[in-house]
Amino acid sequence: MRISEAESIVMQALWARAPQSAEDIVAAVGPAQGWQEPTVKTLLNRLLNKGAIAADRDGRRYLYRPLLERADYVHEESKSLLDRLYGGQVSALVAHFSRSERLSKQEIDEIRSLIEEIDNEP
Amino acid sequence: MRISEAESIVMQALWARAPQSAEDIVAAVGPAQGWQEPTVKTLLNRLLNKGAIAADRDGRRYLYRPLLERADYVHEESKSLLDRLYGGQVSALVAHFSRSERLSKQEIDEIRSLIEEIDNEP
DNA sequence: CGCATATGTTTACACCTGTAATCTGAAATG
DNA sequence: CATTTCAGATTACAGGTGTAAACATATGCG
Repeated sequence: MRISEAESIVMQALWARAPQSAEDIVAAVGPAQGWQEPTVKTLLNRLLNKGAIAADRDGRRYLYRPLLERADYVHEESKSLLDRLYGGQVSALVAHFSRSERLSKQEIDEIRSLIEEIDNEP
Repeated sequence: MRISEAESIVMQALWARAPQSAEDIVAAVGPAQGWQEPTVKTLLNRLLNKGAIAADRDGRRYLYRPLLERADYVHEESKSLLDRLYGGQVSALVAHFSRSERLSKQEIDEIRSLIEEIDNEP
């Protein structure tokens, strides 16, 4: 099941910390997004229906926690973009950014050590 | 102006070859997507309204060509994903893929030479 | 125990998107 | 010149999305 842009903002909040009450989540994302409380409630409900999160009763309210894992979501999104725009090649994306945006020294070093690291694996 | 998924398929066809008539484009993307001719026509019109493509009269028909550049589109999409999911760090994306999917020897080599290359720039 | 209040649920609604049929107008053809 | 034909424009329509109000319900307080 696909997660929309707005829904993913709520997921981010839950991935950052869980479980959280609706109130917590409203406080976490509402101001930054300019969302009213009912908006966040709707998103929580849609995520519940999609099975992306779960709700556990806690007294008068619910505590929400993610069921969909962040790594899985990130992977799906990234893979889809990579396939659509870069022929599935990570290197093509790196090539794009190495040209269009100057990568910082740190970024370069990090990528280099990542490459060395995996290159030394069996 | 945002370009939808379906619209971007049409753009891909135009980026691959331009200008093309509506008929050409239908032939290029229709079968693969399972789209009827009117569907592609609608997408062309929406892209025209969005200013993403232009149409030049050619006898009884039009020849379409992209106005939005592929590199710009690719950059927007990639940047948005990188910002949303990787804190804007290309290295974080590389890290993700180096773990979740085994990168091919070729990919690794390519990334390495890209890194060496830009590291030798001023 | 009745009422106010806080939570969650249902309903709303406009806009976008995917998908396509129908309409219109101009060009080709007889 | 009347008619057919074909390309493009207009209209359609269901489902998803962003955004939110209204409603229902349980719970704590007086």
